[in-house]
Order: sequence, then C-alpha cells, then structure tokens
Amino acid sequence: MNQVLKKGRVLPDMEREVIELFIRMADVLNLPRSVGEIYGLLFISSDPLCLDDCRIRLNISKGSTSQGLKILRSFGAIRTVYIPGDRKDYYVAETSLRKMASGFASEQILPHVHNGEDRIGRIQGLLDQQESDDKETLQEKIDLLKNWQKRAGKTLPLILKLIGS
Amino acid sequence: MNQVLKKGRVLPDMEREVIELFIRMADVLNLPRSVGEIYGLLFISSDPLCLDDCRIRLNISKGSTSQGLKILRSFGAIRTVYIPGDRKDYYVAETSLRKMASGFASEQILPHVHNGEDRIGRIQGLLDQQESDDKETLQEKIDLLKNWQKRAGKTLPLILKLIGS
DNA sequence: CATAATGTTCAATTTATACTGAACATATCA
DNA sequence: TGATATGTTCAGTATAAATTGAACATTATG
Repeated sequence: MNQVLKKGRVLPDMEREVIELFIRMADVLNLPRSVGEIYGLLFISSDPLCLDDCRIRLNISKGSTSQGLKILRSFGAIRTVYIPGDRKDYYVAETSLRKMASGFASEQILPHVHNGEDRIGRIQGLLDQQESDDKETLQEKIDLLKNWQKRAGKTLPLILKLIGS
Repeated sequence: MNQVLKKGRVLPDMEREVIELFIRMADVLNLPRSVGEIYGLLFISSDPLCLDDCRIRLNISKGSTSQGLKILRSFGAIRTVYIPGDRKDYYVAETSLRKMASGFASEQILPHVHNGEDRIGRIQGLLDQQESDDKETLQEKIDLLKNWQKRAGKTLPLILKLIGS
C-alpha cells in the first residue's frame, strides 16, 4: 500500500475503536485524553509515525501532540526509531506491559508515595509537639497510616513482578 | 472534652494535614477532592460525624457532602453507626485497607475492565469482517490487547490478596 | 549567513468536572 | 395534620485541567 495514501487517509473504524480503547485507559490512569489517542494511534499503526503524522491523523494541535509524546516518552510507553535521511523523530508504541507499568509506577505513582511519606512524617512531628488527652488514639491512627504506606511501598514492586514480561 | 465545643472548633493543624493527605490520595484515585476531605475528617475524628458535622467543619456544600458520603459508602470506605435517640446518620471511617481496596476495585475499576472487554470484542469483530493485507499483523495486536486484558483480570484479585487484611 | 524544518513553551481559551444551593422527597414529631 | 428535621437531586455556576496556536528555540541546509 502506498505510504503517502496510507498516512493521509481518514482513520478507519478499527483504528477509531482501538484509539477509543486507549482514551478510556488514559482516563483510568489519570492521563490526558490526547495521550491515549496518540498511544492508540502508534499502537495500531504498522509503521513509525512522526509528530506531524499524529497531529494530522488525530486532528489535534502541535502543542498537545508535543506534550503527549513527551509524557509517553517519560514512562517508556513509546520509543524513538531512527529513520535514515530524515530529521524528524519517529515513534513506535512500546508493547511490553512490564516496561510500561514499571515506567508508569516510577514516574507517576512513586512521587505521590514519597509525597505521602513526607506528609506522614510531618503529621507525626505535629503530634509529638502536642499535648492532648487523645494523643494515644491519634498515635494509633498515624501508625495505621504508616502501615498503609509501608504496604503500598511493598505491594507496588510485587505488582510489577506479577504483571510479568 | 466538651462535645459541642469540640465539634464547633476550627480544624487544628494536624487534622488539616491528615485531610490534605487524603485529598492527595483521592486525586491519585481519580476521586473528587471533597471525597478525600470527608474521608480524612472521618478518619481523624475521634467520634462519628453526621452530614452536617462534615459540611460545617470542611466548609463545603450540602450537595457535595451528600454526594461524597454516597461515594464513600459505595466502596465501603465508611460505615454508618447508629446513635440512639438521633435521627441523623452518623459515619465512621473504615480502616481495613483490604475492605476498601476490594470495594474500590469492584466499584471503580472492574466496570472499566468490563467495558474494555466489550470494546476488544467489538474490535475483533471489525477485523473479522475486513479484508486487508495486514490482517495478520493487526490480529497479533488484538491478541496482545486480549493478553493484557487477561493479565489485568488476573492481577487485580492478586493485588487484593497481597494487600492482606 | 538566511531560510526552512522541526520541536517546545506558554498565555489565552476551551472543555470537562466538581461544587453549590435551592427545590424536592421522606420521615419524624407535636 | 402541619411543622420540622434530614438527606437527595440536579440545573446552573465555578474551578481545574487540557488544548490551542502563535512565538520562540534549535538545528540543519543551500
């Protein structure tokens, strides 16, 4: 099939459905819609696409496309391929669930976990310098938080293991 | 400590921090801010609170409070307690991570998983009734999607197991 | 060096989502 | 029964987030 025609044609039903699927996934993962669209397009595309390919086929702006690709790169959901004699960057979708999950965990989840750790530390500090009649009860609750935190920290890597290759 | 005074006083630093922590958690889980606030307040409160207690202390609207409590009830993050001689509903925070995670999974995650299953079925249908030169490649990709779906379905219950009691 | 090609950034705008508050439903009480 | 207390619903509004597009970097090319 002619490359130019292929890139130029409107999205057929199946591509639409696949992209829609990834839009929903993006939504669940708290990622912008455009990120789902771009990943879906790259996932179903038979060859690498550049920024403009995505922009045109999805009918979204340059800025959104650039941001979207950046986010996808940030957790390893896409990978750059070099095409000789072309200055543009071309992308393909990474298909290893393991890689993506691990990238997503470390880039999008861990920061929140660490943020939570900090905050719990600060809460403990506030309790320590406080004199109150229900100090013990409060301490129990903070201990509960610490326990959740610990379990979250341990479960995350286990999940990645479970997801396998 | 006097019950009336206690309920009426402004939120002290520690409660603020705890609530802030749950606001962040709610954000990660794609839940409205108010849901995090309400859960946080109930979590740190030493006694059950009714809708109006939450509304007043958090300074949010009746509607938000009602909706938030409904969402928290929907996945078992809070529990109603009966207080004799009072017509109001009183709530306490559920503290079993297991219960909450399982409720959250079945109420907030599984519907998306099922939705995805449906869509993948539809995509397979579209491919079946199509004659294209790259049919095999596309079938491989759909198979990949099915594989992800299957692993997601199997991993979810395992996560719940891991989280333990 | 000037021009063109490519990608990034960010202020302004649009869009999606959550929140508000008044009207409503329901239950209790006098 | 009418008045009061409690909670829900939902149309309108406010808020937060994503998107746009033009200006700006950067790099290549003639």
